[in-house]
Amino acid sequence: MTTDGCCTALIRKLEHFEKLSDEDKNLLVKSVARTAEFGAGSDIIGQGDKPDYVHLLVDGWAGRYKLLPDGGRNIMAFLIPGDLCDVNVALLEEMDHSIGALSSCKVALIPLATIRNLMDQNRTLARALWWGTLVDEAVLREWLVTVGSRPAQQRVGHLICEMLIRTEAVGLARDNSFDLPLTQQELADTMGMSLVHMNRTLQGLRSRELIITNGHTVTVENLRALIKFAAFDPLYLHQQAHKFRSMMQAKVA
Amino acid sequence: MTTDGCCTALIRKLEHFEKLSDEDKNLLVKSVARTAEFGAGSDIIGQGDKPDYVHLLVDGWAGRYKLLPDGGRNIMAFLIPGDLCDVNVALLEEMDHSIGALSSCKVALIPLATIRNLMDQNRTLARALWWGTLVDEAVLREWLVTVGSRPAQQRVGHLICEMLIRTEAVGLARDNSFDLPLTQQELADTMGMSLVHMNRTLQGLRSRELIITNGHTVTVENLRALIKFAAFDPLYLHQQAHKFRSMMQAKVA
DNA sequence: CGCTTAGTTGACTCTTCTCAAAAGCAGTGG
DNA sequence: CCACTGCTTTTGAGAAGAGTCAACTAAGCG
Repeated sequence: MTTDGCCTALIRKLEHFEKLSDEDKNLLVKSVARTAEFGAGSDIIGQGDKPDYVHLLVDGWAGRYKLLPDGGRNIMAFLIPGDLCDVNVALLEEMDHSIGALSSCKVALIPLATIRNLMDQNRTLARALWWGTLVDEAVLREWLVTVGSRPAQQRVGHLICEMLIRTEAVGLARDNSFDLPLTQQELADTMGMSLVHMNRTLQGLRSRELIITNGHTVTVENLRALIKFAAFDPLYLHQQAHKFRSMMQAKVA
Repeated sequence: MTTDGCCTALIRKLEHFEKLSDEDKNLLVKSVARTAEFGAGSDIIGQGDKPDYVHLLVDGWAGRYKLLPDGGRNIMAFLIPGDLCDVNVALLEEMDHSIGALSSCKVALIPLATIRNLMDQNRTLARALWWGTLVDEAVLREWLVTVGSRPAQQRVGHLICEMLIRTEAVGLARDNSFDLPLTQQELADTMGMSLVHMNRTLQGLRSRELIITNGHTVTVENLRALIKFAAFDPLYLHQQAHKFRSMMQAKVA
């Protein structure tokens, strides 16, 4: 069937928090009713929607965003495979923002009733899923600090550190290298800066030899240098980042 | 006993989401083990702490913050009476940020075990408390947009709209007027701008006659004008803002 | 090969920061 | 009652960061 493998990334992510039994995993896998595809640029969920399904991103990148009165848009979060788009609609009546596909995306649909049952009846899964939303919130806080208080190059450097760890946590990074399927305009909308300034900021990071870009692949040859430059502390990613803790220790020493 | 009335603001806030039975309310009230006082500037919870209690703010203002490598600090959220400081420690092992008293504060302490029992055994309260954290997350997203994409005066105007509604929702505002017990430095740390610029931004809002300040009391005589100026949409505050929805409708018409 | 989208560059403007100092406003002790 | 101290608010002026506009290049695609 077509829903096979939909949950591998999610399970992989959740197991950074706590071990799931085979039964737990099966419950997750079986909760997927069907999958859907979204082209780059299309909306997966729109502001004001009251979806009947919880959307689990299986493939591609998506973003939470709001449109601004002046016509611009602000991207508030990146969603990568394994991320749930809208567990919050289980409680909040209405989406207060939109979720758009940044690349072409494959999404697994879990009926709202199923997710509610799951969370009522399986303590472990309920805890794991809430853990996921709390981590999302921690990421949001860090982004707020980043956008509010870091200079442009460190801001972008910080983002790249984060996305390297997050892609790594779901098996999408290799050799300090990952696919970043975004335009510079989208990056600019994310970091709250203009396209031109984002372009020059990236050039700055390249000329400092902190990142290498090749098409939409980003490579960080010297992660330690980038971490230091961006003052990156992976604590806020909680258990997702344990592989990097040791590196941080070493750095301080 | 001294814990009387600790939960009035919290209950008032939660009832914007759903009606609580007398039994629910009693459970909440009885969950408070004791209260504590914190002087302005002191830490209620520090980064890295693993508190045994969930802290409920009863009186005063507090803020979530992180210290920056350059010595500055960034405030990521305001907490007012009725707000829970750290439901997240019920799941996350460790605080990834600190919570500091911005004015002198009174805090109710709820043992972690009690809150966990409550949430396991009382569906209504569990839903209501999670609703609270989801609203916190929505506020965080809006702040990210504000800091990233709005010009300074609109940024501060937006914040004042929000805090007027939030204080109103727990009975701390009267006649479009509320107490904002913060220094300009703290506001600057919140909005990601310098003290000097915050000072001039406030002067701008005053000269546009959008706000009136008297000591630490802020009055918004023409709320509709401020809402329009700051492009404020209370949707993200969810049910807390229903009193203001009608005004918005009127404005658009 | 022309069309469209994404990335790059230069020149100029405006916002915001920094440094530095003055002014207002408690509380404290003489 | 007044000088003194510490903290907050306010001003001024120059420097740096970031935005805008407009053009040009590069890359993918029918």
